[in-house]
This record gives sequence, C-alpha cells and structure tokens, in this order.
Amino acid sequence: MSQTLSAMVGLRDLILSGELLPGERISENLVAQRLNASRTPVRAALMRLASEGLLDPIPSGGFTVRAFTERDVIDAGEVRGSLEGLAARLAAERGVSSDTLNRLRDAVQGIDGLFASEDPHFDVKSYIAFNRIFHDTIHAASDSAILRRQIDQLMSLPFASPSAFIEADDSRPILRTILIVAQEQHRAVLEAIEQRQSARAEAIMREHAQNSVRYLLKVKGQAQQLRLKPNGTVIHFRQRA
Amino acid sequence: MSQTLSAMVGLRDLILSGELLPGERISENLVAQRLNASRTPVRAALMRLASEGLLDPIPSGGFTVRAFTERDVIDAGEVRGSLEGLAARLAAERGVSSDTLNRLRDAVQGIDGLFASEDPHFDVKSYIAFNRIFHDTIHAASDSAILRRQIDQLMSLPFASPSAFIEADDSRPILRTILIVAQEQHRAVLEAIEQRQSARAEAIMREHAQNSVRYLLKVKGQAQQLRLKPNGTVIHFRQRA
DNA sequence: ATTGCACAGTCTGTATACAGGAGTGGAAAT
DNA sequence: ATTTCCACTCCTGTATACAGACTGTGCAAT
Repeated sequence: MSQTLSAMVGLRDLILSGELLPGERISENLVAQRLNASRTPVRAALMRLASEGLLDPIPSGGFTVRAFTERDVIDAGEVRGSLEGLAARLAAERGVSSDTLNRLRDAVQGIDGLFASEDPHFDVKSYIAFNRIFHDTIHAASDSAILRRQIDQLMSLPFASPSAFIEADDSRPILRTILIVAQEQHRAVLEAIEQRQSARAEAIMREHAQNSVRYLLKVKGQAQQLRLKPNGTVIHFRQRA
Repeated sequence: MSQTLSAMVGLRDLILSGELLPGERISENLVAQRLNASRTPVRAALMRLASEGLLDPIPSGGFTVRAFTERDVIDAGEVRGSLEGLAARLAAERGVSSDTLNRLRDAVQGIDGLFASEDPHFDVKSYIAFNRIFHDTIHAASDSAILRRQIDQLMSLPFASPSAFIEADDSRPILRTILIVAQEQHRAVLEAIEQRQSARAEAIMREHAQNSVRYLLKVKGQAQQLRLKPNGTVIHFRQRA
C-alpha cells in the first residue's frame, strides 16, 4: 500500500480512537514518527482528512481534530435524507436496469432472511452488509456522478453512514424492532422505484435516513462521547455553542 | 499569498481557460515551471482541486482534467436544489435572527432597485452580487456547518453556482425576464422563512435552483463548449457515455 | 503487417534539508 | 502582582534530490 494511504488509515485511527483529542494542534512530526512515515505522506493524509471534514485547518497553519456536536449528527441526518432521497427519486425518474432491480431485491430478501426466525440474536454484521448494498445500489442507480460524489463526501463522516447507529449500540431487542421498520422502508423504496413513483421514493428515503439519526441520538443519551464501533472508536462531542 | 494558494488559482485558470484539456495527464513539472513554483505546492493544489472535483485521479498516479457532461450540469442543479432547499427549510424551521432577515430584505430590495427602470441594460454585476448575498445568507441561516460544507463543495464546480447561468450569457432581453421570475422566487422564499413555512421555503428554493439550470442549458444549445465567463472561461463537455 | 519485447525517458511518490514565522515561557519593569 | 517585551524553540511551508514505476517507442520476429 502507498505510504499516503496507510498514513490516512493510521491518522483516522488515531483520531477515532481518541488518541488525538479535538481542538489540539496536530504535529506532523509526531504523527510521522508514530506511523513510521516521513512528513510528506503524512501531510498528504492530513490534507485529505481535512477535505473529508474530519480535521479543521488552522488559519496560521496546520490542523486540529474537529469536534462534532449533537447538532452535527442531526444535520448530517437531514443532509443524508435530502441526498439519498434525491438519489431514490432520480433512480425512479430515470429508470433502473433489471440488474439494479435484482441487486435491490436480493438485498431486501437477504435482510428478510435474517429476520425469518424470532431469534433476537440475528446476524447484525450481515444486516450491515445487506443494508450497505441496498444503499450503495440506489446511489449508483441515480446515475449521477455529481450526486454520488456528494454522498461519498458526507458518508466519510463517521456518524453519517447508514449503519452508524447500528454500530453505536446493538442492544438487540430494541434494535430488532427498529430494523424491521427500516426494512419495511427498504421494501417501499424498492417498490416505488420499480413503479417509477419518484416522489414516493424520495419521501420514504428521506424519512428512512432520519430514522437512523433518531435512534442514534436515543442511544447517545446524555453521554459526552459516542462510541461508534466495537473496537472503541469514539466521537467526541462538545457542548453546543 | 502562499505558494499553494497561488498555485491553486493558477491551476484553476489553466483548466478553466482550456489550456489544460480534459483527459490529458497533468505534468506536475510543467505546471510548476509554468507557475514559477516548486512541485510541492503544485502537488498540494492538485490534491485540493481533485477534492473539489475539478480533477480526476489516475489509478496509476497523477491527475487528469475532468470532463463534464450536460448531464452533470443537470445533476448539479438537482443537487443544488436539494441542498439549498434544505437550507431554506432549516432556516424556516429553526428561525432566523432579525439581522439575517434584514440582510435578506436588503438583497431583495437591492435587486428590485435594479429592475426599477424599464431599461433592459440593468446592472448585471450588481445583480450577481445581491444574488450571492441572498443565497449565502440563507446558507448561513440554516445554521448547519455540515450542510454549509456540502454546499460549498458543490459550488466549487464552475457551473454549479447560483450565478453561473448569468455569466454564461447575458443577452439582456431574455435574461431580464428570467431574473424577474427569479426575484419573485427570492421574495417568496424570504416570506416563507419569515412566516416559518418550511415546506414552502424548501419547495420554492428547489424550483429556484433548477430554473437557472434550465436557462443555462438553453444558452448552451448544441455547443460542445460552454463559455462561462466573459474572460473566456470555458467548460469542455464530452458526449454522454 | 502485426504483435511482442526491451529499453529509455519521464513522471510520480517519498524523504529530507532549510527558512521564515508563530507560539511560549521567562524575565524585567511598572 | 501584573503586564509587557524579548528570546528561544518548535513547527509549518517550500525546495530539492532520489528511487521505483509507468509509458511510449522502436526493433525484431512471426
């Protein structure tokens, strides 16, 4: 792998694991030592993470880790709803290939399979995989490079992905209910796209995106930090300004 | 100014003026010579322009100038409609300061002033300025850092800004009609925000964004290139895939 | 004529050296 | 004690050297 790429994942880990705290200036030298790289690829990684929105540039030079507020999580949900809603609408308006329809049906059926038994310990990993396929397929089905870029940009934020809320907390009984509702929305979006009901596709997709945020915030509760992944990935929140 | 900044504007000029053609690989050395800089700041500029979407990374290394299709222009209009619509809705839902309202009213009144006389040779430059203030103020009024980032990202594309279509062709008689309609939409959006009619604000703003695209495409006609600025700025289109 | 291969030129990615500037801490003066 | 000024250190931005990879050309073989 290129030094720049590995510096990117290394830096992201340092940030998401909380070893680099929000607000403090990031020293290129320290990071370079820490990751066994020279400053050049580290600089490249810093610039890319800044363009992703994970870092804030300091006017006088350098970067700090960006702090996110609860408001940012809500807003990301709104934006995701708008963009994914647009993707679903465009897919419905422009029409999709039978290949695309099949991929969507497979994803929906895959999730149905997970919920076939009443067992509350369903396969969360598989749900995330199927869910990802469903959403990615719709993004692609919009057939819009511009839109896909915007969505990718947004999803690079650790709390903006369609599955972020699942990774945050997988206490099964509640989660199962939530996901069954979500799955019903998947089915409705698929049907709307099949029948070229673009407004319906957009509206449901928008609602679908915001549901996850609502759950994510419920999970978050009063905590100052949001633990996003089993391995300890953490997002630090600051109080609202 | 920093070398990186001036390399960015220099590179953007080289691209938009058509001296670097879409598809061809950009040589860091040539650009560095051309701009009297070393490769390091040129590389930084290349990376930033790539993150803006103006350049395409080549898998084997380096970048090419990105070619845009007519479809991209349409899609940018859809995305802009969604994002600015969301901004208007959030502004209406969350409420705006009287300071913000005043800025919006000033912008609208400013444009009214331009159309006060029947003279078809109204002040296009001023219109663009007022229009920009109006839109920027609404983006800020959404009070959402996440959304503003997304909008800024989109607007960095040369054909996605609210005034792109004006700069493309300012044949006055038609333009005047178009802009009077646009101004009526400004007024309606302002009123909707004042009265916290969020759905109305969103819908009108969305339509407003797409109107400009429609006009831009009409101007474009059959041409292979789209001249975006009086100084010769050009966007190259390729045939749809 | 076409295809495959080898070689050379060029380019990118990386490392490192250097200079200017920003931030910090301490000391001195009020 | 507080504030201001100065000096020092660290850091970023930039230039440049170097190595490996890739591309394109030309020649040879089929």
